[in-house]
Amino acid sequence: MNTLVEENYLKALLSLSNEKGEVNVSELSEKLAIKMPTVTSMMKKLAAKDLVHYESYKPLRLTSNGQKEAALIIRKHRLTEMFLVDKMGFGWDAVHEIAEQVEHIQSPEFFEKMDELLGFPKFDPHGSPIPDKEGKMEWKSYEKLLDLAVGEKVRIAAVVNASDEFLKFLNSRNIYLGLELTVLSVEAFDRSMIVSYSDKPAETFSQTVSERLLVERL
Amino acid sequence: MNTLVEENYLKALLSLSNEKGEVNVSELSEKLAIKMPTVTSMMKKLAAKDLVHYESYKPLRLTSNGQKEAALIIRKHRLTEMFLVDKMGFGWDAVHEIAEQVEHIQSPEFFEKMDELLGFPKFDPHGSPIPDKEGKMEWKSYEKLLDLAVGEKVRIAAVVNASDEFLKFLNSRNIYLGLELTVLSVEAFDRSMIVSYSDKPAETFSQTVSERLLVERL
DNA sequence: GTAATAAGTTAGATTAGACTAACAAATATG
DNA sequence: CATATTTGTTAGTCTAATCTAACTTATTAC
Repeated sequence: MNTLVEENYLKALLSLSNEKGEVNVSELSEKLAIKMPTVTSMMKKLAAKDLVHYESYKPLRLTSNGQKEAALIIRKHRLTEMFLVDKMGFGWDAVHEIAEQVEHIQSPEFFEKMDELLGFPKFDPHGSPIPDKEGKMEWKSYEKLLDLAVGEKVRIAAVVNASDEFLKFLNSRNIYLGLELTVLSVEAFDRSMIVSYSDKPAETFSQTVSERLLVERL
Repeated sequence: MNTLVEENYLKALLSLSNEKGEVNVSELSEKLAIKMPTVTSMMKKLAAKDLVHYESYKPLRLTSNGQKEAALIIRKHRLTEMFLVDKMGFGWDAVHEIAEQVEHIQSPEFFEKMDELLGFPKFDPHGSPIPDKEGKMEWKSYEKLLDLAVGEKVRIAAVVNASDEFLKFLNSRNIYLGLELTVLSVEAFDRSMIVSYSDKPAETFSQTVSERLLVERL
């Protein structure tokens, strides 16, 4: 069994390797806000438990074992977020902090029950995939809104890098998962984009926004 | 803010003082399965935080501060149990372990929401009172089934000392909160009791059982 | 009311997880 | 390619929470 602290390292490691393949000690240190020497020593500990491959001065990699453990924590996190939004009425910008804590609860039944009550969802409220009980997750590859051309009609499927500020921003503009929108024009200069959705005839999205919205073409 | 470990000491201290007024280091040590020297040093730490009154060789007492903190943890525990039973479909014998973990979650909103979804209950699934946000709890004084006379009709309101085994026993006999029963006879010798309830014309309860069932007269 | 027992404390060790300071390896730069 | 910078490691310290061993105070028994 892993400690709460170990679980946080595993989870951070998985999310960094999903983002960018190779993970350095410094990146992990940055992400967790824990100094590098502490990270190094934890990596040795996790290597001894066969959860990460660790060699001095080499990038960090999860073992298949570690990958599974990490995915199962993410499963608990995302099921919790889903439950909080769907069954308890929280806003999708309010659930992350709570899920960070709930994800460490040791009780398979608790999460099984959530899963069941939610109807075995495949994606969480931010559009991220929920790993199954074996730690496997479906990676539907959505496109960034940024990469689409004028005239396309799309549906928002997920958000990348869902920070609190970003979610609040989306909320304030009435943008939610499943929303359909049309690309009206793209400004070549700064890649800003004018789109229409709902009753809004024309809204401008900066590149910062459009590269973090993942969409499905309609 | 208190650590998870400190919270467990406070909670144990409150439940022991509710059971028996004065609490000794040895009792607390026993309850938490933590050796006495460790308990002593934690008491000093909690005394420094004004959560317990501590004097060498004297019984332990929570300060009003400590009492409130402890009651708020118990509030979270009992709301969680209630939520697990009522909203998630767990059996009342299955929820304690999960609630032990959930009670440490730091998020007032999470428990407010539970409270609201449950309709602001005053008692948990074992019949124990749920403290309010100020840490005050209603102590309805129920009678033990053991103390009732032949012919009385009562409703089960709460259970004392709800161990896993006891709850499983109750479950297996189809005994639940709110169940109405009639005392048919009492055996003076060993205080065992014959009662009828539901479709069962006559069941025998040992003293061990009847002293742990709290009832309301009808 | 003294001796035996139980309860409580003190002292010192241990482990997990964090830190800083100092050094070493790898990478980038002129 | 030699040096400067960045990245990573080693060594040693700290705190929280635990333990055991040894000692002290309180309680019980005769």
